[in-house]
Amino acid sequence: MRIVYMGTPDFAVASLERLIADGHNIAAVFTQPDKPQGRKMKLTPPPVKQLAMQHGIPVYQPDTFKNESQLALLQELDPEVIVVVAYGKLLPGYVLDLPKYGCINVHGSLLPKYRGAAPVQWMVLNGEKTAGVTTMYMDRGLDTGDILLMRETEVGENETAGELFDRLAAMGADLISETLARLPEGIARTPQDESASTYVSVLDKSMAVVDWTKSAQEVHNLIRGLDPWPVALTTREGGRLKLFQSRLTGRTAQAAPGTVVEADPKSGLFVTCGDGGVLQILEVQMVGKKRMPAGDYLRGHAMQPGTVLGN
RNA sequence: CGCGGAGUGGAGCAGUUCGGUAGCUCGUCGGGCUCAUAACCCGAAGGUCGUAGGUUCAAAUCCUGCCUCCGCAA
Repeated sequence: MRIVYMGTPDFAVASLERLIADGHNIAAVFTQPDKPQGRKMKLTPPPVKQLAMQHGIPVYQPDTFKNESQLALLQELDPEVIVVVAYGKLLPGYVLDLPKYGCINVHGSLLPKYRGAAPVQWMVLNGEKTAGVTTMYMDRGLDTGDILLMRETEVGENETAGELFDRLAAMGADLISETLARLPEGIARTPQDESASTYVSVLDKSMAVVDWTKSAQEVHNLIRGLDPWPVALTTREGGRLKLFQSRLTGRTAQAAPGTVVEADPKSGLFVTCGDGGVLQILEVQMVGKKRMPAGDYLRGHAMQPGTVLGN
């Protein structure tokens, strides 16, 4: 099939790879403009652009689709379908109406839940047991189009947003592959149940600070939901400490929220949460240091039980 | 030239201000004790202190270049 692909971040890479492998004719790739990134503010091309260039696919990075500025170009590319995966911009009507098979989007949630920018992270933050991906026809709204296919997966108890992200990206690739294969014969379109819809926002660094008065489960969800970005943050005697990889212990302690009940290089680092539940922290990172196992950290930075984090 | 931290035996750190041949908590190996142990006791191995050069009688420590890693900011 003759396809124009629109996508930007890592999540969109797997699907593009799959479509290329499936032998589709990728007429062009649209992606966000290069942005300064990293310590040196180097101009970095989005992941999808890098993949497209490796395969010699023409790449376009328009600042906007408003005013039908890209209409002539798209008409010339003449796609049968436009596949959109985390492109990062809303598409105007003239784009949606152009292809014969319409614009099909891969979304990282089970719609109509978790419409919006960061569905995967929010599913983890909210402690969802089930996640999934959806393909749908795009319409004028934000993730409101009719559903084509959907696939579910269980979320691991300790799975991080990053891990789920990778799995869902792969599932999304499978799903868009199947969707396109069945498109010519026709797929029933299921309207979304508006009353059940929810929206989520992009993640914000301000939500990274751990509130130890929350339950152990909630803190655990925060730590894994914010991994790999922006990463849960707490403080120890004024020093910032990033937290990775926590585990629910089932233990309880009578101590103020944030109190360390045990800190030993061998047994590990255990912190009391608001509901009295004790959460084990497996990995930490200090400012300017690499992330390291809690045991390694405690070897060089001994911590007494009773120390309160987050003060 | 965006701001800043760091590179020391296998791991995490101290020592650098006031230069004088390396230390802590662990790990590893050997031995002992114990019903047993991530416990305890005894002993051992293991480091050109990121790299190149400079100053000096003497540099992990002072000076300069380079490499690598990381935090903030985007």
